[in-house]
Amino acid sequence: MKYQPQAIESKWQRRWEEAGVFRCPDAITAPKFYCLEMFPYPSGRIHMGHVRVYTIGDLIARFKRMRGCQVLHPIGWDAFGLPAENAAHRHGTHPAKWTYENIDFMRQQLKELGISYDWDREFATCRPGYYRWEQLFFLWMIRDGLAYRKRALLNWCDECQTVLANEQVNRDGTCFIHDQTRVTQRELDQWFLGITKYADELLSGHEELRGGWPENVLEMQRNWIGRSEGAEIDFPLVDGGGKITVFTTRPDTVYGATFMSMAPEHPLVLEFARKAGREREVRAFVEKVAGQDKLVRSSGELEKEGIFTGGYCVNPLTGEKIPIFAANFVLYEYGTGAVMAVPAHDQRDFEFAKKYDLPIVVVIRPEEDALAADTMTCAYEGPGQMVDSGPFTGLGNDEGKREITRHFERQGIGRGKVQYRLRDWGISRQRYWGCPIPVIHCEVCGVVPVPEKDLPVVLPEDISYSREKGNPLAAAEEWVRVPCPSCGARARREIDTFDTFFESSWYFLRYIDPHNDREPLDPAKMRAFMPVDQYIGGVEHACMHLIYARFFHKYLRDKGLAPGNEPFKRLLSQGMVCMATQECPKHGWRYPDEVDAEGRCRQCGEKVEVGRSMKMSKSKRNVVEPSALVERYGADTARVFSLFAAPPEKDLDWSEQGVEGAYRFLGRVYRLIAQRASTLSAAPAHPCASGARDSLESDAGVLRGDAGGARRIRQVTHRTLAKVTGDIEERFHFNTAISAIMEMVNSLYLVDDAAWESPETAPSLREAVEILLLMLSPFAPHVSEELWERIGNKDLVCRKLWPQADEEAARAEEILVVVQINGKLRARITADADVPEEEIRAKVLADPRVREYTEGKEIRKLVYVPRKLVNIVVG
RNA sequence: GCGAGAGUGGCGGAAUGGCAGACGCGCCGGACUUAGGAUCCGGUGGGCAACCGUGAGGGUUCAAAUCCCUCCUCUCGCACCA
Repeated sequence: MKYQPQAIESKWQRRWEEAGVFRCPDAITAPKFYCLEMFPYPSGRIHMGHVRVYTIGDLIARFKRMRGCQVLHPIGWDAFGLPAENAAHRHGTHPAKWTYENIDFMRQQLKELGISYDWDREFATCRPGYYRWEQLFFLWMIRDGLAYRKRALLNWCDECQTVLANEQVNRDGTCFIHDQTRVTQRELDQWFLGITKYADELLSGHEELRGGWPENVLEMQRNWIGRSEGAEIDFPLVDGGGKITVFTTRPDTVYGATFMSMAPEHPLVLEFARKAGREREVRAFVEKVAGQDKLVRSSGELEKEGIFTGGYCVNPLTGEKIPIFAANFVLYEYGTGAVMAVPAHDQRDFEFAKKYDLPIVVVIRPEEDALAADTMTCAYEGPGQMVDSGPFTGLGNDEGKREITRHFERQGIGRGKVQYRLRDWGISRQRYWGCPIPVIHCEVCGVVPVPEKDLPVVLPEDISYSREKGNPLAAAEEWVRVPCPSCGARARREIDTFDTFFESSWYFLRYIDPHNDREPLDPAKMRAFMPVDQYIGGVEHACMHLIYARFFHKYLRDKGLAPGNEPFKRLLSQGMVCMATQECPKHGWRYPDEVDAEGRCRQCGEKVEVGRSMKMSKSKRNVVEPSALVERYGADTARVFSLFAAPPEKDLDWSEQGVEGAYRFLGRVYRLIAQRASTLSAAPAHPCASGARDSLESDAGVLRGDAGGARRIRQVTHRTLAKVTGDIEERFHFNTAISAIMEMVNSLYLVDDAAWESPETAPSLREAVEILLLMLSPFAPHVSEELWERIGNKDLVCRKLWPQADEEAARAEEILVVVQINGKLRARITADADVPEEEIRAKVLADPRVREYTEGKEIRKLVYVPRKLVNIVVG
């Protein structure tokens, strides 16, 4: 009777597939439930992070199916991306071949885990059947003015020969792939999507998500979108009649603006310098800042530095001529790239002013005390009353903000403005392995969108890899050369491809209609299955992916394709999978199997140092291969361990011994039931376990008449059932659900042989075992099926309904009341469950142990928490 | 620097105002056995005890791991956001 998962697991995976149990038909016949995990990038093989997220998703999917829902649980591949090209360069394999082979391998790995996907809906985003539709969306976006071209300063990696997103640049200013290569700034024509048009809605949409999404993710998005209210103000230049516009959240402090700071990258900086004959020194400064690494430039400790550009502008309220500086802390990307400097009321400006000996003018007076410019040691950024502010003197500064803004608006030199940190989404990538951007560049007509009838623009897969760098598409002459769709002249295709976040921004919709080749999405089907009821993925996608996907969904809603305002009703962001690192003094990081049982390096015999538990990563070698794990313990063990070791939102510490424990538990379940398979088959089945709820009442009545043994068994069963149901459904605490099942198994082990055979208790035990298997099946589906069959069931356990806990059976006839004296635990009493409060009070006070503490003392207060606790306060 | 989160036995974790340490790992003991690193059963926060124990200190409460304040440590995110 040995538990041998390998044989069991492949058998049931085959059965499920044959029976098509996880296929979700288009026609909805029960409440739908859309369960989605973030789809994987096909990097080669799955890792423990995948095991964790797909196990969590599968648990929910299987549970909801048993709850009677029609569950849509799809999977696919986020298949475009740079790693495929890097692999191509390194190993000479074609990105397409590499990607498809990885997909085949990983699909197999996922199937080995027994995840209940509807594989009929699987797709890879690198297939024209998928990406042709996002090319169409893009054409719509151009027409709607949502996609536009802009010359922009972008991070450029010489090694990749491509543009990087900010998040792809390491903090030390190097490329995230080539960490030896310094990222430089380049100005290129790029496509942008106007996500900022939706900024307000992306923010207000949080109201709808509150409750279903983790608060910290909403908070991160709120910070990312970064709405701030203020004003744009024009500062006229002293020569030349031009102006510089700044954005400020403190229009109330304009009277205190004594100079101006501009981002070194700002084109006007060098222009001012040229006019003033200061070009050499200013250019040196600009280049110095450009070369400064990101870490230094973004840290709070950055030494404020700047240089006078030679230009002056006029403070529009004081009329004073103020100098214009280039300063290293001003960001070109935010606002207008220029800031009015108010040293008295902004700390950075204060530091800058002190360093370069610029005037400090106080214009806000705090409640407590007036400020004096010469004695200030730091800026005052708080609220107060306006002083030295011309006609606005005396106003509260909040009122001042409004009044001054209004004043500027009347003068036509400023306006109230809501500014977002969120920037429009640059989507152009100088990469081969991505979706071609469907436009054509004509010398006569300029940028011409590919006509819809000519879609898709298929990425040519028969390209050569002779070029080491840059985009191989540039060399695919026969593909690039096309006649201009509008004038017929010789023209060239755009060789840039989409950012791969483009694909992941709408894949959840396409799963609902994956094979549609007439239109991207059938709105009727979308209405039937959207929104995603439960989305599961890593918190690292809190900002980018989840904001882009919400944005796409809103846009597609506006196009009449997607229903509702928000695509993901509930979000679960699961924690990382961590493991202790092991470091050999000679050989550095060691994989677990490079260390022997004594903790010595297998290569040199030196004692390895066991470090803190950190996120599993190849670079630190603190990884466990899912395939090896499944081969050794089986998928059910891998699943049970990942669900048991920690609640889903917390980081999970991988532990070999913990895995052993999970394996042992399943072996224990297996032995308990397999040993008695024939006895259990012979026992009359309990209708409750078969999901026939209608007849529950009458039959349960009969069972309630059982001897005490049966009563106790049913109590354990239904109490466990209630707990497990609640833990899964309401709390998402799968670890405590498993521990409750473990406790039930422990109890069943204590049932003696006679009881298993006895006609009095056998039906209750059969019910217990059936309910146990039903509860276990979403966690460990294979062994549950196997045992379900062994005890004489013909059908599949994954198709059964989740049983309903019988409250009457679960009810305890005795209650335990804890007695505290002055808050300290002193006694416990038991009483019949329905005893009135008075009787319990009397019983407590009569208890000898209680009397010991109350004798001769005044009882000042007695707190009674019904059926739980009594606290007696004595003087 | 800003923002979010977390600190509980030897370890992972339970308990979200009401018995701190469920469950699992580890460890200890017993049974079975030729044998056990299999399996089954039992024990296991500290202290001889009174008692003491949830990062530290204060507070609210009949009652605090849980709520509030101050501080410390760690983790994650960040674009000095004007």
